[in-house]
Amino acid sequence: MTTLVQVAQVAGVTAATVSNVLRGRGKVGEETRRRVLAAVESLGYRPNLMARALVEGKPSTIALVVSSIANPFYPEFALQVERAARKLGYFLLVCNTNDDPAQERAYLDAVGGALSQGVIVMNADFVQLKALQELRQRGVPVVLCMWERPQEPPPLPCVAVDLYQAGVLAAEHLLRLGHRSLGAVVGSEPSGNHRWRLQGFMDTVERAGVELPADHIRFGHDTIDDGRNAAHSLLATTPSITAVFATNDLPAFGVLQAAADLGLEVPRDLSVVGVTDIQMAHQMRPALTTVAVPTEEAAALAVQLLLSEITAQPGDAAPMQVAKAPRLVVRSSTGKALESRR
Amino acid sequence: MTTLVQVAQVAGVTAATVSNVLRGRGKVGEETRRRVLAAVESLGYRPNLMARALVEGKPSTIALVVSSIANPFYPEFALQVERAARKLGYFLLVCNTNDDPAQERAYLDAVGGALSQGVIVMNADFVQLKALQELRQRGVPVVLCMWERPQEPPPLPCVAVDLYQAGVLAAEHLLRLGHRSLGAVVGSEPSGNHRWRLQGFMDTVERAGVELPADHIRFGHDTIDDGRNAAHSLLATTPSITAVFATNDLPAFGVLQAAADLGLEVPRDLSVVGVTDIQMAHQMRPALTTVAVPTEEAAALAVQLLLSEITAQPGDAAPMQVAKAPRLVVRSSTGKALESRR
DNA sequence: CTGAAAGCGCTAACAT
DNA sequence: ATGTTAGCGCTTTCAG
Repeated sequence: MTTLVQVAQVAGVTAATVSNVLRGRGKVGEETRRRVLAAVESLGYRPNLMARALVEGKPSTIALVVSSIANPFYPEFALQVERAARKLGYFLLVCNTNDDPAQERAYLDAVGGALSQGVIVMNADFVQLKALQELRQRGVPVVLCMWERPQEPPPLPCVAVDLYQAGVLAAEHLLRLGHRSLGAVVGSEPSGNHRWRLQGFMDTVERAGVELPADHIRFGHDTIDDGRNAAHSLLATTPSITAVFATNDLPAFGVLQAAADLGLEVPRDLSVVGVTDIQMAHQMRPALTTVAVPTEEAAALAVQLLLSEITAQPGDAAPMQVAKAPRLVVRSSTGKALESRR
Repeated sequence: MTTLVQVAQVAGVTAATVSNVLRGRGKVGEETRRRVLAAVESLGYRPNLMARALVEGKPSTIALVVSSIANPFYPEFALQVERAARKLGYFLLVCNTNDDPAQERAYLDAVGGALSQGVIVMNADFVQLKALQELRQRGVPVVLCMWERPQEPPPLPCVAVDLYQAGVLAAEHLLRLGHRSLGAVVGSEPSGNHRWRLQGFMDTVERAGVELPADHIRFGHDTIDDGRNAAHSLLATTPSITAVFATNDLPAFGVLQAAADLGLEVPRDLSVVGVTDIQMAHQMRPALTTVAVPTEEAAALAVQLLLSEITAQPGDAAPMQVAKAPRLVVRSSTGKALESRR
C-alpha cells in the first residue's frame, strides 16, 4: 500500500507538501505540484480515508440502519440517501439489523464508535428509541427517519411524514367510490408504527357514518405473506367486504394475491389500496392504487438534518423536519363499489 | 467522545491496560479488570474503530459494489453478504454505482484507499474488468461475484455460477411441455453478461431440432419495463409464440405484464420462464417458473474468497469458486403447449 | 501484572 | 513556497 511519505520521497518533497497539493490547501509551486502529481500517478497512490478521518475527527461515511433490507422499500430509500450523501461527499454504510435488537445494538455501537459520522435510523415497528437517545446523549448524531406522526414527535431529531393523512386519503378514496363494507390489513402490531395510518382511516370512515367493526381489522407484519394470510382470514369471515385498506404496499400485494386465490376480480369484486408507492406498485397487474410517500424528499431531509446535527450541541432540542404530505395515486386496483358481493 | 485515555484515567490505570482488558490480551489482575470495566460502563466508552483500523492496518469493513440497488436482486444478495460478513466480524459498506463508470471509479478509489479491507464487485453488464485488475495489482483484495461462465474465467478472483446451464434448463423445460414456437427476451446487450444464458437456451433448442429465428430474440436491459416492451414487440410481430424465455426474473415479470395487457392468459396462452428466483418470483400471480440461482451460497463463497484474497500474495493466480448449478423451479407461469395460438 | 514508548497514515499549525 | 512538529485514538512490543 502506497503512503503519503512514499509519494513525498519519490517527488523529493515532504509529506505535508503532498498533502497540500492533494487537498488544494496552502501554496505550492507549479513545478513542485507537477512532480508530486506525477509521483501520485506513477505509484497509484490513494489516500487512506481512515487516517484522514482519524486526524480530522470526521469519518467520510454516514450510516443507515434499516430493519430489513429484504423489504423493498429500504433499498429504494437507501438509494436516495446514498445519492444525497454522495452529493455531500459521504459514503453510505448500510446496516441491516434483521429486526434483531442485539444486532441493532452492535451496529449502533460500531457506527457510533466512530465508524461513521452519524446515523440515520429508519423507523420500524420495533425501533428502540431509548437506545437511540442514549447514543445521542453520548454525542453521536442520530436522525430517526419516517416518523409517522408529526403531531406527536419522538424525543429525537427526526424527519416525519404525516401518515395519519395517508389513512385519511385512502378512506376518502374508497368512500368516494361508494364502498361501505370495508376491511383493513395492518402491517404492524396494534400499538405499532402503522397505528396512525389505521387511525386516520378509521376516523375518516367513522366521520362518514360508516361502520368498521373490530373484526374487519387484521394486524400482522409488514410483509406480503402476512397480508395474504390476513386477507384470506378476513374474506373468509366477512365475504361481504368490497374494499380493503392495507397500511402498506407489501401487505396490499398480499391482499391482491388472496383475491386472485379466491377467484375475485380486482377491482370488480374487491378494491385494494396500499400505502407508500414502492416501485412494484405500478408494476403489479392490476397496478396498485396507493398513497404515495415522498421517499426522495424524506431521504434528502434526513441527510440534511443529520449534517446539521453534526454541528449541533448535544443539549439542543430535537428538531423535526416534516416532509410534504402523502398523496393518493389512483391505479387499477380500486373501482366503483357494486352492491355488496352477497 | 470518550477515549481510551479517559477511561484509563478514571480507572487509575494506563491506556495499554484498558486496551488489554478490552481485547482480552495480556494478563490483567482481576481487581484492575473490574475497575476498568466499571469505568468503561460509566463513561459509555466505545472503541474508535477507525483508530483501531489504522494501527492494525485492517479496517473492519468490506465493501460490496453493485450497479443498481434498485434491482431487487442486489438487496437480496447484499443481505446474504452482510450475514456472511458479520459472522466474520466485518461490517458491510454498500456502494451503489448507478451504472455510472465515474461513480464506480470513485467508490473503488475510496474503498481501495483503505476504507475497507477488500471489495466484492457484482458482475453486471458493464463491469470494468480493467479497472478491477488495476485495483488488484495495487494490492486491494477484489472478488468478482456472479460470473456466469465458469468455463471462461475472467482475469480476476471470482465466484461463478454456470448460467449457460440456466438457459439449458429453461429450454428443456419448455420443450418438454411441447412448446415449439419460442421467443427470448434478453436482459442485456447481445454481447452482454446474459449472452451465455441465451446461448444455453439456443443450443438446447437447436439440438432438439426446433427453430429459433433471430427476430424471436429481443435484447434490452435487465428491467421490468424493458421486458414488457420487448414482449409487446415480440408478440406483435410473432403472435404464434407460445413460450418465452426471459434471461432474468425482472424482464420475465415484464413479459407477464405484456401478456396481461394483451389479454393473454398465462400459462394457457403463453408460458414464461425466468432466471434467478428473486423473492417476488413466487409472490407474483401467476407465480413465476424460473431457474433458481444459489444466491446464498454465492454470497458466502464471495466473502470467503475475499478473505482468502486478503492473505494472498498480489502475484498469485486468480482463483475461482464455482457455486452449485442453478436448478429449475416450476410454478404457475408455464404449462403444456396447446396448438399454436393462431 | 502494569506502564512507558513508539508508531499506524494523515493533517494542521507553525517555522523557515 | 516548503519543511518541521505534533498529535488524532489506538495497539503493541518491551521494560519494570
